[in-house]
Amino acid sequence: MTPKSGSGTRVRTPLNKERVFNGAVALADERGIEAVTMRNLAEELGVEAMSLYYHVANKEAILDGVVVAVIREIAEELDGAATSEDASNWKTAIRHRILTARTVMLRHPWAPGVIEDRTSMSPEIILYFEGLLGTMIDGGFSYDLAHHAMHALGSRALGFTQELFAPDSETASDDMAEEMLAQMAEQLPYMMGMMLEIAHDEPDSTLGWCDDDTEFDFGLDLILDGLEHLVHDS
Amino acid sequence: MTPKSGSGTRVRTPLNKERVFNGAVALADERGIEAVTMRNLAEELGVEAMSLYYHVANKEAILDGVVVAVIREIAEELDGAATSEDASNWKTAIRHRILTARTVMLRHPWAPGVIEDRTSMSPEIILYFEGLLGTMIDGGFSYDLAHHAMHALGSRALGFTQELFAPDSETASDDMAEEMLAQMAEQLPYMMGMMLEIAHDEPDSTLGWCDDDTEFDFGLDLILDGLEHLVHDS
DNA sequence: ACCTGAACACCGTTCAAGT
DNA sequence: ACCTGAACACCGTTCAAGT
Repeated sequence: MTPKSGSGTRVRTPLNKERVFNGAVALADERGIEAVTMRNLAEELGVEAMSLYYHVANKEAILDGVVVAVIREIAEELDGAATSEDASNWKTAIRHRILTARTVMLRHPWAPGVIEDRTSMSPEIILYFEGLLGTMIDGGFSYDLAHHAMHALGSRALGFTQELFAPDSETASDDMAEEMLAQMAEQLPYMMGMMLEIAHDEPDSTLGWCDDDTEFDFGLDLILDGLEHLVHDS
Repeated sequence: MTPKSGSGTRVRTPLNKERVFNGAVALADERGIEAVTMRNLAEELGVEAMSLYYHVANKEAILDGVVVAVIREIAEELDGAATSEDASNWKTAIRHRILTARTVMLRHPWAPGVIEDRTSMSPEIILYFEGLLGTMIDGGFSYDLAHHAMHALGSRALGFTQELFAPDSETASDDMAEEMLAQMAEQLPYMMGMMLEIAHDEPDSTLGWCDDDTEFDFGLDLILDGLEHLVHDS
């Protein structure tokens, strides 16, 4: 509500990068990343598609801005819960950082994909890694080990891992023909064994198993524990 | 050379899925994955774009086929060097499997990206994981641990990790303004420290460091070593 | 300063038609 | 059985033009 003169026509507050980026994030959250087209985004912002080009160079620039917005969200979350960073215990500190990054990624399921095929070297992402690096060094890591550690963590450092088998609606055993199961028993004895054991332990969810959070935790701890051994030896 | 009758016109051997998929792989190898469009691919195959639809449902189907082709390439490589699979030592067996998968991925740098945003549950990929799973179980893993292990490996099981910082041509220190370096020293003390130490140890390649193979190995061993501990405790 | 319309070159895909 | 031409709905983007 910022009327300019006596006219009844509402004066639109002009667009800017901020609003373009935030609009793109909102659009991706609501309708998925593939819905983020110049025309859709413009419509969402109450503007014509070509207007966007006045504020950003091209779509690439928008996606870069979107990544920055997501990383900022992580930073804010971390600042908010600024726990006393018990400097001695790097492990829980790193776990905390990575798990809060993860909560942000879970809010924006499309973000990992965008981050991955962007080489983005924005200041905010560098700052995020500076934070991780700092707690490692303060925790007794050599620079060399810390460097290896970053690579070993990979995208896990940002709170996500690309799952190879998608949570594919219902791959369920319900519509598995018996014939197929028989074939499987022959050609895939180990898979079969695993499925049977899991079906035995948890009779309800036969195949939709795999708790993402649990698995993420397991993998993260595996790496952190491994690093702990290496810290002590150096 | 399969002339049909007396006519001089060469008789084109008809297209089929195989040739479409292989053509797509070749095209991606030569000109990058984004060059794999229906029209480009058709041209490569000496045919009109719409002809492709007679052989495959749509582009999705082509990408699925491409993934299958890549996985097959891994399988062939593994069959070729059918080393005696010293059943007792699961660790070297897994390392071998994963590192040969990696050689295939290095031949097709675009493959990780395609594999990742495809939920593809093809028989060939299942068979690949059956192989990994088998060597784990035979090596003394419980099904539960093996299952966790698969998740922990993630895309590493297929021989790749999505690097977050791209091998970005030359991020080099050459064109870093002194002012920028000064700012960095203030706001990024740890990054700065790491760079300085690395520059000291290896005076030539100041920032283009990071040997991908070394880092992949490091991360893989970290995980495998961690798993080893867990196998012995179960 | 900020926004728009018309146009361009490119996608994937359909459908009726050719041999 | 195998391939094609014309057409459609959608992209990102340019450029000259509007207020």
